[in-house]
Amino acid sequence: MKPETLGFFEKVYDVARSIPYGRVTSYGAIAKYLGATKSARIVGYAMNNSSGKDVPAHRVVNRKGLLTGKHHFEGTNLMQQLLENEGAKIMDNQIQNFEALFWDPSKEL
DNA sequence: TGGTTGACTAAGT
DNA sequence: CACTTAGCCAACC
Repeated sequence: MKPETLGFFEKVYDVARSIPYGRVTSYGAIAKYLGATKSARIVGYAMNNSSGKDVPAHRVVNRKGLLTGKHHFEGTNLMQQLLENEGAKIMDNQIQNFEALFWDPSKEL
């Protein structure tokens, strides 16, 4: 590997990459797993820089299951399309069966 | 060195 | 129940 940035971001990417297919998680859950529960914003900030990485950022949403970061994807509804492709039910930019698809790295990883 | 930013979250109104 | 305020912390300029 090439740990160029060796920072909080890399950790976030690593966890995000560990998200199973058809599952989603929240920024806060990732932050908590990294020991920075209150740094959920930093996780989102990291995802913003995840462009070009093989990080499934579409599987990461806010704690309400709302696709807050869909605007950062290429298409208008690309994020939603990807999630629906994995079996998620999305309505009004929000994952309906969010609780069922939720994946907590602190518990399942 | 210091101030701004942001794909968040919890609590208050 | 929907909007507002405040706290949080790492990266960037």
